[in-house]
Amino acid sequence: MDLSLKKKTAKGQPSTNEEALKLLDHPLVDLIMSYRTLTKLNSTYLEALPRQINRRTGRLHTSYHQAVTATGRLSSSKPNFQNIPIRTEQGAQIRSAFIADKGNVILAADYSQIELRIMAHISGDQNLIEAFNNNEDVHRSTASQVFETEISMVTKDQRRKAKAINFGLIYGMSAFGLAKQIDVSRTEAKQYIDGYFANYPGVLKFMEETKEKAKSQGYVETVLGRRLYLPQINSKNKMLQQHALRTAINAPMQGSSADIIKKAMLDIQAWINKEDYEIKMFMQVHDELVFELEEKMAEEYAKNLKALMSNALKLSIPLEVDVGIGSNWQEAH
DNA sequence: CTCAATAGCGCG
DNA sequence: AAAGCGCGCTATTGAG
Repeated sequence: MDLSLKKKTAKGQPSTNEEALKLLDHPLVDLIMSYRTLTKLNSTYLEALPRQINRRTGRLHTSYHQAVTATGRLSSSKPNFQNIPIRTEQGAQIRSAFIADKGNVILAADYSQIELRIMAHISGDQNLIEAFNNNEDVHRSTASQVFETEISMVTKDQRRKAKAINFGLIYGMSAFGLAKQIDVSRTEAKQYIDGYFANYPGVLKFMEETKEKAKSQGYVETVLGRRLYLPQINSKNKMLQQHALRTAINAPMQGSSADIIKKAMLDIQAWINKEDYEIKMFMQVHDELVFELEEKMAEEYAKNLKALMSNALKLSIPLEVDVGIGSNWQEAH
């Protein structure tokens, strides 16, 4: 058995992160991974959160920060409400501990695929715009194009790969990164990316123009004009420059998404104030807003909230919003 | 004891 | 040589 760690950390130490462990063939690997998952959930949430309950209100209260992130997102701390678990079974149980008062419910409303929709809007790519105008499953739609398959014939694996391509594009990922992500050869990954750009030429144009613009003017901007300056964009250090180029691709999408949800929050609070409604907007998780309100008003308010979020900003494609209602945050999803 | 750096991992 | 964006929290280690 080869137990040598095959990856290095940024500082050159042998890495033991999940990716490095998965390269090993040893029965302890699964045990270590599940140990880490469980201890992470226990120390960061189960032990830490109850200690931070406010004596007066009996509730947890986070702090949101408006001037921390590079892209214009909010950040959240003490405790961070933007990284409450959800992806694993045990994580979802932790989320279900966020409950509404008696007679109230939790309403969670999140934008669907907002960053890809923004990419469609900014790039003007006809193919991508059409997919969103028809409210298609965008990963399935991408798979159908890249793999030249009828929509109805797209397999689970093709959709999984297309989803990785779509996310990768938002982050400025290379063929190397995509290959690692979906476990195919670099050549194959390159073919997928080429196939993508052949079908979505507007997206390719957007990527190229964004990088050129970032180099010539030294910043990129969101749909509402928020700028991110990229001082490393013309650095002779290629590593720094490459990072700046990926940031240049990502920031308009992540930042525009932040613009939109902030506008929605202002519109929603104005609506609540004007109507004097008993409804509290108490969490924001980047593309999601969470409310507590009287159970009997939930269905009615859901329609208004959905409309206010969808119409926060007019883009060339519709903004879809999914709303869920439940007695706790987990159920509201 | 505090502080800072590092590694790892929770979320969008 | 690296290779995927943006955050905040916990545990560990080493220094003072």
